[in-house]
Amino acid sequence: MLNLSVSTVSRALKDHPDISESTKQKIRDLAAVLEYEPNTYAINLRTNGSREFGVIVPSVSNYFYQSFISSLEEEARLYGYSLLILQSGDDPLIEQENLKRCRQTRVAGVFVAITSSTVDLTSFLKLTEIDIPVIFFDKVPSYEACNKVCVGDTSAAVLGAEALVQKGKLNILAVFGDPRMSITRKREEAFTHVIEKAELETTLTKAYAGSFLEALTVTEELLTKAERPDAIFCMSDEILTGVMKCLQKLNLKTPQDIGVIAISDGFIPTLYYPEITYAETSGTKLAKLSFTRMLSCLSGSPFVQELRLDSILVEGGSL
Amino acid sequence: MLNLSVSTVSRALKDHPDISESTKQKIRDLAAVLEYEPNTYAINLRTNGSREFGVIVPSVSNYFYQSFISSLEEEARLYGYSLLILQSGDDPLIEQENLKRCRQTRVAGVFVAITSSTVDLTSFLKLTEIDIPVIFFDKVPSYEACNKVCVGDTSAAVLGAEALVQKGKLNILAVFGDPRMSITRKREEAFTHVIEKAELETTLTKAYAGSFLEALTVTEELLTKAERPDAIFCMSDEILTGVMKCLQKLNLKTPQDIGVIAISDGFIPTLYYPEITYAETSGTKLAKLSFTRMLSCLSGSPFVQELRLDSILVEGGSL
DNA sequence: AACATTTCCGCAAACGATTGTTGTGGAAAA
DNA sequence: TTTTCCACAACAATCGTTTGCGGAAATGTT
Repeated sequence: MLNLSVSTVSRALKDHPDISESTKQKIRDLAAVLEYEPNTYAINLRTNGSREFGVIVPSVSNYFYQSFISSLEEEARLYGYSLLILQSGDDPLIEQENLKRCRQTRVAGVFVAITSSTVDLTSFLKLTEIDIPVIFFDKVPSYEACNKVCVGDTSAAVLGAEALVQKGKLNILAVFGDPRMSITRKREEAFTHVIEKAELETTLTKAYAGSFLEALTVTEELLTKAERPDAIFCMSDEILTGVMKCLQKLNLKTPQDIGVIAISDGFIPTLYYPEITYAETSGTKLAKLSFTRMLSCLSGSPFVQELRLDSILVEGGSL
Repeated sequence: MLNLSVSTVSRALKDHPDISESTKQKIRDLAAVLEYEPNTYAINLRTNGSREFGVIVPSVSNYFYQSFISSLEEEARLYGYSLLILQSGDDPLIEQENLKRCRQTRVAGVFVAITSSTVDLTSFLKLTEIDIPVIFFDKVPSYEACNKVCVGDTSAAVLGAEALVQKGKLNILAVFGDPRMSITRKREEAFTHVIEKAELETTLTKAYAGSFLEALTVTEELLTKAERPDAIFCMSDEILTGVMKCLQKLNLKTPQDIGVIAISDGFIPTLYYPEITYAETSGTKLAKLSFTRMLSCLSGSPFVQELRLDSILVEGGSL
C-alpha cells in the first residue's frame, strides 16, 4: 500500500536507523490502522526459539505445585514468557511423552518436578545438550550434574523437630510420606537426628502414608492405642489434612489434647482453628528462585548448581 | 547423506506412495539414527496453526480452576494439544494483555474465565473473528453471542436449599460471595426462591463475604448472637473454609450443633470429619464439556451456545 | 564540475517443511 | 524400432520475518 518493500517495513517497525523518520512514521501509522501483528511462527522459525517455558509436574491439583505455578507464571509474564503446563500423573511414561513434547515444541526451557519413580534421566540430559535448560525443582533427582532448586528438606524437618523438642513433647508421632521418595528419606533422617541428639527420653513413633487416606487411617490406628502421643509431626500438606481429619474424627483438640506441627506451603494450615504451626516450604519463593536460575542459564551461565531454600517456622497455635 | 532431496525425505516420512519402499526404509532408518524431529516452528508457519490452547483464569491457585485445568490438560494431551496458562490476577488489564498474547502466539483456541470486572468483550470477539474459538467457562459474560460453558448455578443452589428444607432446618444462615458477581446473584436468587416457596416458618439470614477471612468474621458475628441458626449454607469452597474455621473456633460440631451444606468442587468437603454435604460443581466435568465444545468449534460448527452442567448432591455427614 | 560521502531503500537468501509440477530413466506396448 | 506409460525423485514456490549487501539518489567537498 505504501509501495515499500517488506524489508523496509521490517526495519521501520524495529526503528532501524537506515530508514528515514518520515517513512517510519507512515509505516507505523498504517501498521496501527491495519492492526498488524508480527507472525510469531515466522519469528520462531527465524530465531529458532520461542518465549515459552515447559512446566512438567505430577499434577497441578497439588497443594504445592499450584502456588509454584502461580508464582512462576507471574514471574514469567513480566519477562514476556508463557508457561506450557504438562502433567505426568506421576507416571514416568507420560513424563517422557511430555518431555518429548517440550523438545518438539522447542520451548525455551523446562521446569520439571519428576515423578516418584523417575529413574532414567537421559532424555532430560538430552534436552540440556541441545541448549534447552532444564531446571529440576522440588522433586529432584539425585544425579549430580543438573540444575536443582528445592526446598531445604533438612532445614524444614530440623525446624519442626526443634520446635517439638523445645515444647517439651516427649511422645511424638511422626507421619511421613512414601518411603521410596528421596524427599521422605531426607526429611525423616533430619527429623530423627534432631530428636535423638536432644538426648531426652523421647518416644518417637514413625508412620508412613502414601496418600491422604492412608494418613488418616494410620494415624487413627496409632492414636487409639494406649499411650497417646502428645504431638504429631506431619511431613507434608497431604499428610496434615489426613491427620487433621483424624483428629476431628476422634474429637481431639489442638493444642490441648495433642500438638500438631507440619511442613507446609502455608495454605492448608490456615484452614484450621487454631492455625497449624508449620515449617514453611514456600512454592512462591521456590518459583522465583527457579526462574532466576532459568534466566541465568539462558544467558549462558554454564554453572550447574543445586540451590536450597531455607525454611522458616510459622507459629500457629497448634503446638 | 543419502543423496536424496528434501522433498523426497519429507514424502518418505509421511509414507507418500510416490516414494519407493526401499528408499522409504532407508530414510526412516537414518531418521531414527539421527533422531530427526520435524521443526514445529516451520510446521506452524506453513500450516498457520499450532497445537496449543490458551487458558486464561483469574488465578490457578483457586479451588475450582485447579481441577478444571488439571482435567483440561489430561483431555488436551489425548488429542495432542498443550495448554498455555495465563493468569489475569482478576485484573481486566492483565486479562487484555493475556488475550493479546494468545493472539500473537496464535493459539488454536482460548478457554477463559473472565475477571469479576470484565466489561469490554470486543477483544474476545475479535479473536473469534480471526477463527480462534473462544470458550468462556465458569465466569461467563452475560453477552449472548458467545460460547459459554458453566456450572448450573441455579441447579446447585436449588439442590442445597432443597436439602435444607427436607432436613427440616428452620433457622438458616446463608453465606454468599461478593454480591457484585453475577454468580452470587444467581445462586442467592435460586436459593431464596426455594426456601420461600416451601412456605415454612423459616428464618433465613443472609450474609456476604468477599474472602475467606470475611466469611470467618461474618459467620462468627452471626453465630454468637442469640438464636443460633441450625444450619449454614455456603455458596462456595472459599466461604466453606471460612465457615468451618469459625465452627472450629466456636467449638461447634456438625451435624449435632449445627448443619452445614455447601456448593463445592468436592475436594474441600472431604477435609473435614464428618465430610461436608455439598452440591457438586465439578471442575472436571466442566473441563470435559468445554473441551468437547472447543473441538466442535474447531471442526467448524458455527453454532454458538450456552451449556450448563447440572449438579448433583453429594451426601456427607454434615447436615 | 568532478568526486566522495551519506542517506535511504530494495534484492535476495536464509529459517524448515510441504506440495504441485516437472523431469528422467526403464519397461511394456505398438 | 518407436511410442507410451509408469515409477520415482528432484525442482521450485510458499509460509512471514530478518539481515547482509549493494545500488541509486541526494548531499557534501574540493
